[in-house]
Amino acid sequence: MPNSATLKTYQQARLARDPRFDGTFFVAVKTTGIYCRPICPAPAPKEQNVSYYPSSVQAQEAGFRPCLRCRPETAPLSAAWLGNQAVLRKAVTRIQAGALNQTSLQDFSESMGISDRYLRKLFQQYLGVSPIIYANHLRLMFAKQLLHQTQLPINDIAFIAGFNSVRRFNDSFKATMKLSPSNLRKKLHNQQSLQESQAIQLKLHYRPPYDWSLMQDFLQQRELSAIETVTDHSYSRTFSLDGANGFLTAEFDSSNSSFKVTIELSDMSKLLEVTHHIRRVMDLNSDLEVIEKTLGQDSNLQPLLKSGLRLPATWNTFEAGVKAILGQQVSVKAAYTHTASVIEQLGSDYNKQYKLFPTAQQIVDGELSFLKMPNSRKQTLHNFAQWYLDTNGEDLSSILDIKGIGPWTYEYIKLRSGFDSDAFPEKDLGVIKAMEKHNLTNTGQWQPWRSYATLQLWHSL
DNA sequence: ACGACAGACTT
DNA sequence: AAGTACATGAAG
Repeated sequence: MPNSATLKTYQQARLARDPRFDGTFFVAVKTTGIYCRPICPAPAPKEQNVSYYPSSVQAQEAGFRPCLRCRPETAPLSAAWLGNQAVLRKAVTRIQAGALNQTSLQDFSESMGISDRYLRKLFQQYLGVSPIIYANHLRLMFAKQLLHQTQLPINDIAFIAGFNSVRRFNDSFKATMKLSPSNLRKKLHNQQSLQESQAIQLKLHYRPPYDWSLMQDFLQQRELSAIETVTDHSYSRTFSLDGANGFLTAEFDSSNSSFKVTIELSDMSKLLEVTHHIRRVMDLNSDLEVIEKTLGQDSNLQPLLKSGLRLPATWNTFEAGVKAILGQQVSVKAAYTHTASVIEQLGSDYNKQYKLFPTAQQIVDGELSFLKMPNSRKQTLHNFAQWYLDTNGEDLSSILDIKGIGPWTYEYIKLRSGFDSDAFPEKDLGVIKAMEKHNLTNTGQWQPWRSYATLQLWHSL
């Protein structure tokens, strides 16, 4: 249960329907058995009938069902939900990507290098639910979102959401939602007219503030027209994931604190994982309120902070690595030229207009003579791609053993891949310049948000 | 670390 | 009348 200070914040937040708290806690109403997001448009229930839960799973586990108006399943994920423990964080991320959908808890734990008993214990201790319950909750929430926002057949939704039998899906769904999948769908008043394409459209919410113009600016400066397009209000790109290819468009919609995301995807079973990638690429999960508060405590940094500045991430670590290596020692402009030619020469076609970012295999096999850069750097690129093939990108710190990859590249990859909020390329030219210009010295106090501090520094120039 | 049990899961 | 889509009981 929240302490009294937190409780007070929660009370104020829900009465004000403050979107900055969306996803950080949930409001359960004892009299109706329903739980809501803090922003729910329904009349605010009396305080005496309300209890608070830090996550939707916990409200669910306490016997409440999700509200049909505010759609708790669309709330942004809370950072607290990743936990502090490194193992737990990794486990949660992998479960979000569907790691438990076809794998037993035993096998999964083994692949994490711990026992299933210990994993259960970690979950219970830090998150208050078991891994199975959590995985199931994710599946259900995603299924619910698909029922609401797409025209997909219910059977398909069961499998896309990660269930392995329709029977199980129906049962599990009804038990938590108190409504069968088709009944839920029938109940919808806002059933959109049939979409002509099979592309999926979803709304992905963030927690304000989100300064799209800063994000847009960053993306536009680095836009690679062969794989992506940046417009005033949207970002589109091709991607691939475990052999599936796709194309996404994310349109900024500040009135809903969300992005309208359109997804083309060759293998729909990857849809959930794709949405998590998009959340990371567009930095939809972070809690800027908290981050900006920490960074603002540095009185020298405080005046130059831009509120709502997000961390634009690459599709995956491999892409971040290629961009980092091609960006060594050169300007953003020159790095663009190198990356564009690598995509042009080695990437596969996605359609008539776009290509896919080259795979590690394509770079390993590729003849890199077209690149106008020192041979040693080409070799580094080759070795990096080989490392990625060998290790699948796990344990990033081992890339420091590759010749030509030093601390700058390592930190830059961490920063741009969007998995780490505390990357800090201290030898970066932009960072050094900004630190001198604004007389900044004590970087330690920016932890654990130095990735965001770096972005603020770059932007201050 | 162990065993009993509940309930998660598939057909 | 046959086919499609979904829900659910029973059993292991």
